[in-house]
Parts: sequence; C-alpha cells; structure tokens
Amino acid sequence: MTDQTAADTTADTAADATTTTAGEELYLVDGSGFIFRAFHALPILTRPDGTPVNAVLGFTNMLTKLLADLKAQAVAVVFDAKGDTFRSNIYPAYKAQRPEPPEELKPQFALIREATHAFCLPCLELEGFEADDLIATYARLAREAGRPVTIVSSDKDLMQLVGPGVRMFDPLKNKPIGPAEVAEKFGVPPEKVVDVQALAGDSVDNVPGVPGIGVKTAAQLIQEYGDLESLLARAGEIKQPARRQKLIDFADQARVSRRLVLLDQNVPVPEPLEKLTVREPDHQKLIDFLRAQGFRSVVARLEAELKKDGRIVDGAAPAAPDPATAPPPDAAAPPPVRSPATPAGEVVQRYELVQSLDALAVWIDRARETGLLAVDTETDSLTPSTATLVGISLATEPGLACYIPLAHGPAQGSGQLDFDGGAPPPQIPTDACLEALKDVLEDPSVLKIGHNFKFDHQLFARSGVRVTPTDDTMLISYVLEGGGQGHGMDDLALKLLGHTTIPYSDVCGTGRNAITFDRVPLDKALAYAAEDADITLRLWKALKPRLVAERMVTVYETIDRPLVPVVADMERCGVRIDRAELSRLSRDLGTRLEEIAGEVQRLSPRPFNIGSPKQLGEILFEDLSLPGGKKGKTGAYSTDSSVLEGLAEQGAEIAQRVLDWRQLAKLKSTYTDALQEQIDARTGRVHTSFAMAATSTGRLSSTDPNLQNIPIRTEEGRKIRRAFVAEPGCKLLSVDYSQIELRLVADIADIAALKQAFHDGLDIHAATASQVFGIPLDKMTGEIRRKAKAINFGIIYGISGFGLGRQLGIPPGEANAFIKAYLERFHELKAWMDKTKAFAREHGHVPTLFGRKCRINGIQEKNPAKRAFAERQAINAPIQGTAADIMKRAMARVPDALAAGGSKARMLLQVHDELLFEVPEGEAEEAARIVRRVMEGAATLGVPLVAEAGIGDTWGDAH
DNA sequence: CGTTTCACG
DNA sequence: GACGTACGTGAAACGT
Repeated sequence: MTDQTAADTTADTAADATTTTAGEELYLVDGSGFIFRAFHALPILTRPDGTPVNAVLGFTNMLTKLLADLKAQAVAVVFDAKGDTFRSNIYPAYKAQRPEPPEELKPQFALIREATHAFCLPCLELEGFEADDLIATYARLAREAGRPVTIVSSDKDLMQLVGPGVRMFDPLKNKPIGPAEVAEKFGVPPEKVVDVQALAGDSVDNVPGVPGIGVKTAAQLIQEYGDLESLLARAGEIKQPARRQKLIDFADQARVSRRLVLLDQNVPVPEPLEKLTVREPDHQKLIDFLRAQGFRSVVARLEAELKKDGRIVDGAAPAAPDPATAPPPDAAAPPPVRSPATPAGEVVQRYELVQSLDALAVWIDRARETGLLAVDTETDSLTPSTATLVGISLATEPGLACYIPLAHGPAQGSGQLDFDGGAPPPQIPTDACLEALKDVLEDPSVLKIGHNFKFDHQLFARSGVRVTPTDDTMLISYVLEGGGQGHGMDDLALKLLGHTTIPYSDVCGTGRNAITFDRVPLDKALAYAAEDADITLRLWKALKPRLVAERMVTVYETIDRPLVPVVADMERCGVRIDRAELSRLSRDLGTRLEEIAGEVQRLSPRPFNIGSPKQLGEILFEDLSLPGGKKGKTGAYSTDSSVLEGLAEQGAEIAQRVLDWRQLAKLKSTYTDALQEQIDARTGRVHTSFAMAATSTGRLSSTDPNLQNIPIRTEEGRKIRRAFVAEPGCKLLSVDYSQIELRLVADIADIAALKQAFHDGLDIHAATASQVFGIPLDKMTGEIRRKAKAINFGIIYGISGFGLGRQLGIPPGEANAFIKAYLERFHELKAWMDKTKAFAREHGHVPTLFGRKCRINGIQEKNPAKRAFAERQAINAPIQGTAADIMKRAMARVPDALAAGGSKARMLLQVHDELLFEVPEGEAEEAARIVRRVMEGAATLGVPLVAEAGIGDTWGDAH
C-alpha cells in the first residue's frame, strides 16, 4: 500500500514542471463525482431525441465557468476507469453493493467524456485506480513543483488532500473548501481525515470502519489519541465499555478501512503534469456538440462572447432559452392564480418581485392607503446579531405581497444551475431600500405586522430603524391560546387558514445540502418569502378580532406587545463575559475532575463511566450491594442527587465523590466550556435569545445559551457568575423582587394574616412558622423556620403531603399534618384553591390577576395521578403567571423611566424575578432607585411589592 | 432521539 | 380509595 509520505518520486519530473509551468495553478476536476451530483441536483432534462442530458448540461456550464471566470490555464478532467480497482483486492466488499446507476444517467457518461474532448481538455482515467487516486497523484506532483492546486469536487474522500497549496472547490455550491471546512466536516484537520474515516467507515462505499462509531465519535477519539494507531494501541483506556470492546475487536477492520480510504499518490500518470494545459477549443466543434445536446442558451452565450471577441462572424439566430437556464421571472407581476391550498378559494395570490425603488414606492403607497403592512425579513442565519439581511417581503392585503431581494448572490437551486457566477440579480442596494422604507416603518399611522417580530425588530434596529407601531401574530396567538403548543407560522397557517406553507427545506434544502437564503433563485425566494408576509397578514386578520371577542386585548396590548422592542434591545445588547476567567475555571475544573474520577475508580470494584447513570446504578446497587432500589418505567436505578446524598449519609464515600464529580462536571460542560463558545466575535458579548411564546404560564425562557440558569446556589457555581462582567467604567446592577410569588398568594387568595405579615415587613417564613405552629417570634428556631419555608414553597407548587414530606425528609403523614395546620390558620387559601381547581375543570385554563389565560391540560383526566398533576399546575399557574405579568409590565416601563431620569443604564437580562443592568459607574445608585421604583409600582396589590438592588463589578457581586 | 440529571426561578 | 407526586424552564451526556 502506498503512503502519503512516500514522495521518493522522480526529482526530474518535478524539475521539468518547475521550469516549464512554475507557479501556474492546476485545476483537477473530479469528473465522475460531478456526474452523479449534477444528475441528482438537476431536474431530468432531455434533448429533442429523448436522451437525458441534465448532468451534461451541468457539466458544460461548470467547465465554461471554470475556463472563463477562473482564467484557468491548466486543467484536467479525471474519471473513474471501468472495472475493479486495487481496493477490491484489499477488501472485496468495497463498493460492491453499489446499485446500478439510474437509466437516465447511463448514456450521459459517454456524453460527458465527449464534452470534455469538445472543450479540448485532458480527459484522464487509469485502469485499476479511481479518479481520486489520479487526482491525489497529480496534486502531489503539482505540490512538489510548487504549483497551487484546486480540486474541483466536493467529495469528502478527497478532503484528505487539502493542505498547503491544495484546496478544493465545490462546483455546485460555488464554495471553496479549505482546511476550515474540512475540519468542520470531520472534526479534525485534513491530515487526520483518513484516520477518522477509517473509524467511522462509509456505508455508501462499504468501508466497514468500527461499528457504532460515527464521524463525531471518531473525531473525538482521534483528537484525544492523536492518530489511529495510537488509539488502537491504547484502546483499553476507553471509558465506555461497549466502545472499548468494539475498538479492540475491530482494530484490524479499522486498519483495512484506512487502507481503503487512503488515496494513492503514486499511480503511474497517463499524462505528464506539464501536458495538462488549456488549449483553445475548436469552437465550431464545441458549438456543434452543444447544439446537438439542445443547449441553446449555452450556445447563444458562447456565440455572443466569441462575437464580442471577434473570434467568429457566423451568428446562428439566437435561440429561445432552454428551460434549464431560463432566467427567473422578472419584475412583471405574474398573473393572478388561485391559491390552491385555501379551501374557500377566495383569496387570489399576486406575488411580485421588487427590484427597483420605483416598484417599491408603489408598495409604500399601498401601505399608507390601507394603514397595514405585513413585514418579514429573510436572512442567511437565525442569529440576529450576525445575520445578513437578504431580502424583505411585504404584504398590504391578503394575497397581495412582494419580495424585495437585497443580498442575493448568483442563483443556485435544485432546479437551476447558474455558473455565470459573478452576476447577482438586479437588486435595490440594502441601504437605499432601508432608507426608502424607514418612513413607513416608523409611521405611527401604519401598523406593521410581523410573526415573531422580535427578530425583524432587531434586524431593523441594527440599521437605525425603529419599527413602530407593531403587532405580532405569534404573540396574539400565544395570548389567545393560553401558552403552550406551537405558535409557529406554519402551524398557525394550517390550523387557522387551512393553508400548508412552503417548507423552508423546500427552498433551502436540509442538512449538508442546505443553502442559505441568499443562494435561493429569485423565483423560489419570491414564492416563499412573499407567502410569509401574505400569511402573516392573513393570520392577523383571523386573530386580531378575537382579542376583543375573547377579552384578551388588555393582556396583549399592555403586557406582551410592548415587550417586543424591549426584549429585542436586550438581546441585541448582550452581556459581557470574561473569557479568560471562564477558561481558567475550565482548566481548574478539569484537573479537579480528573482527581475525583481517580478516587471514584479507586472506590469502585471495577472501572466504569462516572457520567453514565446506568453504569453508576449497577456499580452502587449490584456490585457494592448498597441499599436502594429500582425506579421508573425503564427499570433503571435512580442515582439522582437525593439518592446519592442518602447513600453518602450512610457512609458510602463513593456516593459523595460522585456527587462532587457531578457538580463539577455540570459546571464545566454546561457553563465554563459552553459559554466560551457562545461569545459573539463581533461584540465580545453573549447574546441569548428570550422566547416570548414558549411557556404555559407567561414566563420568558432563555436559549442559546440559557442565561436564566447560571449557577448561584453553591460557591463553586458563583464563580461562574463572576465571569459575567461590566464594561470598563461600568457596573452591573441587579434588582430582584423579594418573595413576589408568596406575596401574590397572599393577595390573590386574599389571606388576611399573610397580607398583614407582609405589610408589617416581617421575616415571612418566620412569621408563617409562628402563626402555624403557635410559636412566638422570639422563640423561633432555624429548624422550625425551615419547615415553614418549605410549606410556603409547597403552597406555590400546589402542595401535596408526599412532596412536602420528601422535601423535608419526614413521613407524608407528618407533612399532611403541617399542611392541615397551615390551611386552618390561613383558611382563605383552601377556598381559593378549591375555587381555582373548579375553574380549571370548567374552562380548561386558569387566569392570572391581569387576565392572562394559562391552559391546563388533563384536568378532566380519569387517571387520578394525571388529574392531580393538572390540579397542581392549576394552583401554580396563576401565581407564577401573575409574577411574570408584573415583571413584564415593569420591563416595558423601565427603559423610558431610565431615559427620563437621564440614565444610560442598559437592561441586559431577565431571570424571572430579577433584572440585570449595565450602568455607567457614577449612575448606578440613581439607576437602582429608578428601577426599584418602576418594579415596585408595576402592580397595585393588597400587599406591598418590594424590589431589592445590588451593585457590583460582576453579576456574582451584584447581589 | 428519548432518558436522566441538574442548573435556575 | 385509586395513582404516583411538589411548579416552570433548557442543556449536556449517555445509550439505543
């Protein structure tokens, strides 16, 4: 077998090449690979005699582009030869199960070779070897001659060749493939790709690899052990038992796999390197060939170019464009068509592509007339801070919508190939478009309607456009439906309009074939994007009147709608993170984890993976026979922290060590490691996303990353909070509601004694304990207060004797006695709970103080366990939901209050009962006063609302 | 891709 | 008296 390092070849070959064609770039086209990909990417087109030619068309377009745009001087097109290759001798199954190529493809193999000859390009193949080996060998020769090489292919098997002087180019996606792209695909640098492939195998080529190991695992292993041989030698050290065994059992199979995927760089080349030059094609021969295939537009283009260059005089009459290369529909609005998916059939669609400011002005006028404008933005990414604005769609009445492309590149969809590359479609410059739209977007008399408008709001805000006033169909639906379920546009279109929207995957593909929206051909982009605006407007027509009918106007108008720009600004601002500090913490945690893992293994009868609850359970309860039992439907032992704590108290040291390990592992993987990845390169800050229509109670939630669960309860965890820092010259200000949920219980259930305690400003848990257990405050002990505190929390969660007992570590009977005493002392509570459960049973939802509906599923259940669960939700939801409402009301008022107070403070995060701000140093105290005032005044209740502020250099210190 | 665990309120 | 339990989230790791 050959080896990549075997470069002991003809020094004279290299010398020759250097003298004749030094420095000239060599293009190696993977002809065989291209045939298959083009065939599957393009619709099957036939020439007049019925011969399919779609791959041939893609191929000629690609070559034309290569020769014209890249000014390629040295090109070879390489094909697989017929018959077996040397790899079949290594492993007979290699590529053995390949199905016959489709009938429509077979005749195209010969045509593509013919096309290559028509272009007068070297057309190479070598019996016994694959095209990839020939490419590998030429790449090596060129590299040694000091000439850069571009391999025109996207075949992953060629990626091992990428490196200094050798790059790849994906001809269908028009994208270069360099070391970074290879590393992204394989998780390792190009020179280690073969090792990863050897482990992961390839089902298409029948490379066996090691069973159960995919690319991700393989990359991780190679990264850790360096290369395949080192890994196989040290396979015994692998933690996961199944994986360890597989690597041992299939070591030789991995070695064979490596020989299969490793390309031969020393095959006897059919042509010397220096012969691979581009010759001027015989134009008449080429044109004859192209015409014979029916490629009229290619011929027309070629002739036009040759004429321009004065190279031919003969001009065949320009033919009508063939369907495959026809330009996308231009700005003329297509004739109205009936919307097929609208059952009523009433709505007629007219979607228009807007490519000039004049055309845009018509739409702006329409918006001013109707006072309505549905808006949707298309981007190349879902991250609003970095996304490029690719286009904007508008709708002014149902069925009447347009799409304004702004940053579309050359089209590139499954239906069309355009190798003209450099020629993007005509588009209004983004700045000019935004300038033209700014007035109407900020016009108080035109309502802008969006779906998840927070995203669009951020995009416009980035360009200095403050869109107002706005409606958000996602939030209207959320308010009407009472949380939960899906409020995505596709779901709503189906449910409310009976309309199935064009799936995003239809225009952009999915997985590895996905393209960004700027590569979508304009006809498809128009259909998709204009539909989004159209559907948004039609959803609004269906949903908005229901707010009035269902008495949800106030919730929407005063709580959720005003929050959109506020949350958008918070996300856009982000929060500063001290990366170096996180990195230090990660390193520290890493070493401590290794120490603890060592101790755990020492205490264990056999090695196991500490991170696997399943294995841990077996060790603890079978090998060590510790007391404890099975649980759950899956039959697995429970090993959560309450179980381990129990074991640790009985003296099981291993349980304590595992607890320690778990805590640190969690901190490292979820926080110190992951958070570093989330730092935005441009801003140096972390930008979370707050979901506004996700929870059943009206709370926000936070994702990518979740910044609402940053540790604080343990000292170890608090160190992570100290990595959240203020900009130099600024402080962080944290303001949180004190006991808001318990205050709301007192108010909503109208519990006189509890309300009085809050009025008196007492320590509420101590006061509760005093009243429930009849102990004077001055005789209160910590233990009794702890019990009262647990009951208070229990109330909020929809208390049960079992749950409270488990929390306090006492028998359920005893806990029930506490609850009974509590309900007797605060007798109003029982009445409110009964009333609330009855309401939920009747309506399927419960209201917050401000009227938000919280949907409760399963309240009618026959199964008592499921019904009890729903009843606890029914108790908890009005409390949690009202707190969420109050916080949202405060958030909507805070920015204006700060501005009015002359403060430059910026709101960064919301953590349910806490707001975090970044404030210029001298203003922190004043900002704290303003925020506290707004938060405490966000609702007028029968109990006082209290907000407490803390100021510090880090989030950890602002408490 | 479902399950388990655990971080927060 | 059944039935399996505290409420609401999101992310990482494991293992099929």
